[in-house]
Amino acid sequence: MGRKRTKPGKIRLTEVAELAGVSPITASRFFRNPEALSLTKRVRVESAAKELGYVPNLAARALASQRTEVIGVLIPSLTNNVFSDVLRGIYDAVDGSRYSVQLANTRYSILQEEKLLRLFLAQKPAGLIVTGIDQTPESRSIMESVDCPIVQLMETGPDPVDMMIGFSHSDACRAAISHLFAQGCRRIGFLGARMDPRVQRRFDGYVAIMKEASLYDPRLVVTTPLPTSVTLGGALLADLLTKAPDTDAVFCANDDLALGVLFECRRRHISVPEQMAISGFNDLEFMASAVPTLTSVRTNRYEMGRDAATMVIEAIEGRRPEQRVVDLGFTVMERQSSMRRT
Amino acid sequence: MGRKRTKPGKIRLTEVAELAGVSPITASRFFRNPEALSLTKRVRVESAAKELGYVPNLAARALASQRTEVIGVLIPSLTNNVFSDVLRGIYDAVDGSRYSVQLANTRYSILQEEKLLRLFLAQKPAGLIVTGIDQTPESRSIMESVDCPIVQLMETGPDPVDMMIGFSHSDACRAAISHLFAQGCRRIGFLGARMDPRVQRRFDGYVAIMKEASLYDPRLVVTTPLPTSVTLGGALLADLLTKAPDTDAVFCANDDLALGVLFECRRRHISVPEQMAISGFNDLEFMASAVPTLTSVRTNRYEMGRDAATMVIEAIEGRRPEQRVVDLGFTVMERQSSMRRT
DNA sequence: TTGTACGCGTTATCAT
DNA sequence: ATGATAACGCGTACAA
Repeated sequence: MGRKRTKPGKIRLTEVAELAGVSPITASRFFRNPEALSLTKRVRVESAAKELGYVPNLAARALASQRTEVIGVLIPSLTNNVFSDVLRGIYDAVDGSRYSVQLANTRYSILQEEKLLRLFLAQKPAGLIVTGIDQTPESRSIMESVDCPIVQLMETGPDPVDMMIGFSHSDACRAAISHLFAQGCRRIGFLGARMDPRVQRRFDGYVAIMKEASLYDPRLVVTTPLPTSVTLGGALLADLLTKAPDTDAVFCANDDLALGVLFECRRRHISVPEQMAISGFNDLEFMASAVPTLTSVRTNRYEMGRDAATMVIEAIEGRRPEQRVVDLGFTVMERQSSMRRT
Repeated sequence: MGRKRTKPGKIRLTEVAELAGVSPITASRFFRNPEALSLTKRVRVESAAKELGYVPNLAARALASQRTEVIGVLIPSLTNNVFSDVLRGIYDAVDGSRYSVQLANTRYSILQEEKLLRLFLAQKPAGLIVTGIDQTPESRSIMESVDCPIVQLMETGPDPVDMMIGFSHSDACRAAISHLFAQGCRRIGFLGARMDPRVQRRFDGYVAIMKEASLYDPRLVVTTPLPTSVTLGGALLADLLTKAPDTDAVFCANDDLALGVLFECRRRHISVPEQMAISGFNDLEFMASAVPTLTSVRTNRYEMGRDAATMVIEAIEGRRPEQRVVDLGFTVMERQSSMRRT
């Protein structure tokens, strides 16, 4: 036999409907589409709900409707400042809406990403935001076979699964190197940590432009799979100077490294920018405040997150953005650390 | 009339049970408590599930069981490095378990926190992690009347709602000031941003110890409700030096400010630590890498998050920790920026 | 605009 | 150890 589970204190849609003197489905409609009710009933349901302190049961809603109001977000890291800005953008856009965020951390593993993707999709999210464009083939086909809006975040590229928002990391790096060229730098080192796909593409940009200028030299490159840190920046510079003592500038694939390089230069009494020009990447807040101020490439992280979430929400609600691929660009912030001629 | 909704491709518990030749409830038990099945059935259900690629429907599970496997986390900020470390700890602890995290951002507002709390609890989370001990009275009574485990995070204090993990911000600040005293500093400034409850308690510690030493002077205090940043650190130091030009040390309520102070000192050709000793708070990674290296108070942020999540999970599963209140302590990391006598 | 009838996929209860 | 039955709270489909 079954059971009796109904606790007396429970406030369900039924209770609200009863107090309002309408049928449960009318009360249900009130919460999803108030416009569909006559003014009288709308008011009655509203006050009944408030009086009883009704809160909808999301599980029941999800089960009955076969969908949720959850936007799944897959990011590679929680620690990286870059992603905290992106996340802030996402939450800012989502918080004002009816949707909520379900966050998962892939830890820079596309296999983990694939696993999480399956998990997410099994719960029928309303939308999905994933990082980057380097999913596994399986992930791709999963994503393609799914009917919710998906935004790929952080970079632009060919073949969007659905929508895409970001910028060209390769071009952004090239722009920074161009700036260093313009300052008279020739022996420009590349320092990279973690070497995730986006850092890799910055590196590709570096290699391309250096080769075009016939200035490429593998000794100028120092990279590591280790996660980035300020301390690591110093260590990488030390390596670089061992391999190529005549280096006259460094492009750091992110700002932590750049700050570490600045400190290491101080330690070694290398003057910045005279003996060593420095450019970072991302333009974290401290870059403009350092002494000397540090050149970097500003990326629109907050906007990326915010707009990604907005695009997903719009698409969920049937208003697909006219542009499937949005390039938010970048700006080379030229500061003292790279200004040799003024 | 009703409807026919059952899509042919759907893999539900029923399909798994059918293939395994057992009843749905037996299959259900397999996923929740495999031990309860006979070996034969266990194997049959397992392979059936794998063969069909079964993924449980969490909405149905939540609806039927009247509970979820979600741990709600309320934090004041996504941007602050402090919280990204805490979050990393939480996710690390939760990811290996059956539970998942539902994150919400209170934006340093206890009213927002109260609102989110209501929202969360309506969905019957398995556990809850909240930041700090300064909830509204309403929040407190909501939390007290709830039957899931709750951990208050980031600081210790009297009257835990349930469990608590953190450290004494007041003592931590006092320890830093003591260290500065020991270095011969007397005119020690306090720089604070945001002034959330934890920064406020650091300030309380500062005031107390300065008064005990008869060294307290309101001109030495510069605070602002603005969010912290490196740039702000420089600005606050400028203010401080206007009010109290004879300042010989600054305690910065967080490390961003300390870095900004360091840069501002360089700009003004104030030598650190000779003319100005500096201490930060939190011991972010860059502190040990700066030139000079920057003194700070190390706090165990990752561990706080990880242990909070672990405590919640243990409590959910009936193994309540013997200690309801865990003090993770702190360490004053004495570095060059404050070492006047060596 | 409102209501009727039923099903969403799972687990609790009770019985064997 | 296993199963039959009902219930969880809501939304869809259709009818009026």
